[in-house]
Amino acid sequence: MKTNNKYLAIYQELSEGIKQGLVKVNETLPSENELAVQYDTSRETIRKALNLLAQNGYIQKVKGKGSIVLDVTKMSFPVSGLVSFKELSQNLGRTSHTAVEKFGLIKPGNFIMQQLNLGAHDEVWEVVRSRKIDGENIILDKDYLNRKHIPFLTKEICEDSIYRYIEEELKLKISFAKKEIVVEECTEEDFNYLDLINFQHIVVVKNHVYLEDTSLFQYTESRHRLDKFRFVDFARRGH
Amino acid sequence: MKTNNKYLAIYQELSEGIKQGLVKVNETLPSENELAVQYDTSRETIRKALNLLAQNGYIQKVKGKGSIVLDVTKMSFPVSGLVSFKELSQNLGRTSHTAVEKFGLIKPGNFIMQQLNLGAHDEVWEVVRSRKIDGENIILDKDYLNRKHIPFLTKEICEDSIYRYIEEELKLKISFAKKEIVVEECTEEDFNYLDLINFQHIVVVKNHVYLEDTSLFQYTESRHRLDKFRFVDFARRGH
DNA sequence: AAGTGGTCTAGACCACGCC
DNA sequence: GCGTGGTCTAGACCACTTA
Repeated sequence: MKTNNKYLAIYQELSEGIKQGLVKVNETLPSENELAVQYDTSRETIRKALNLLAQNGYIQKVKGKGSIVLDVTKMSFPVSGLVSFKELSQNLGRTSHTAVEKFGLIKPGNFIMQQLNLGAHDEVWEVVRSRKIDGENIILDKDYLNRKHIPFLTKEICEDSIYRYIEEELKLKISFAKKEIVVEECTEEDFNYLDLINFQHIVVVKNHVYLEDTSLFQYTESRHRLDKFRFVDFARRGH
Repeated sequence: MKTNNKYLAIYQELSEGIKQGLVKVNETLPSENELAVQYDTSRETIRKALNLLAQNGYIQKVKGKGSIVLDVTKMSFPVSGLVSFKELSQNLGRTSHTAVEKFGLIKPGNFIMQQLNLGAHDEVWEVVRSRKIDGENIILDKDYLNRKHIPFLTKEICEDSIYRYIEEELKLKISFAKKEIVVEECTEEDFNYLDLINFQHIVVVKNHVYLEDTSLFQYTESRHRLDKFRFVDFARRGH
């Protein structure tokens, strides 16, 4: 990670300190003026860093008092934000394994054409992967990627991490996603590839993923066994 | 809404314009310098407003190009962020009704004591409400509020909106929440108060809600019938 | 009264897209 | 080269908490 950004560097240093418990929960950080001196920068730059901390649940800023450190230990991050399975499983440190169940270039059906705003002659990569955690197949990821943006793809890449390939090799910038979580009835496919025990329903996380230039390049369904699904989030009220 | 804030006023004006389609999707907003002149303010203030728009999925900023307007029409907001049922149902314009099934001051059991970090002599308000939408009881909200922060409460307030009472009458500022979404097996209580048809599982949204001074004052479980649950979110990648 | 965070300003330089 | 957004600065005034 190369950053020429002072405020990002400060954010990372402070957030690391909080995660590692160097600052005690419910105590305040040094004041903005003190931090500006410590980091040899202006107050506005410090404030950018602190605002990032506040957005991500590390601190609560209180006028007249200071920036109070929040308890961040409870916040494991299973599905929140926009991270790939590989990043997730690394964070959690679980034994996990990915199997590519389907891989190929297809003419999309109506549903996928609609999800990706495709024309009649567009092609998409279809990738279906099952995720095994602690010995059980629990997650089925179905990815559809517009060939316009991803001209080349291999099974090997899918076994590793598609996002890593897209960002590091293709140098495309993944920017944002619209996420939807719903519960659906299990399909044949779910039964085939997952260890479903007796569950009749499955949690589906649907993602429309966009690049930096706002073009839609991927539609994903991440299908999770009911009992293993967990989503955590930090939410601020208002604006 | 009284705001002495220029940047908030600008944010609201621009977001209204986008929601109402006054600016076309995929076109750019006026440049930051132009907006600074239009609103008779500095560029940094404009940038604060635009950053809010970007965070909330209204625009995508692209260096060298401008601020591209995103398609915001698909984003209905069922459970996202931190909003009360009353605010939600008003937004969605559905016919809905709230019934208070349980109401009282209790000595909390172990589970609630843990969730709210309570001592042996603390008391909490327990409120259980069912939510009827389009003729079916679909959501069961179980609220536990620390009496330290909410000394007085009535059944009538719960039939209207607890949050409205807390914010407008008590003038407390609800600041942030840690949210968790999981699926659990239905309980007796779920069967009693909800129209569950044949479902054996239920989606549970657990919230720990904090005030501005970082004190935890409420634990809530919002229990949704599987087929009626939907959560949408807008997520940006990285930092 | 002193210290805190919240807002706002007017300017500067940079990296990037486009013509 | 010009216009765009991204970062940074040094200063100002305000609202709020605490002593």
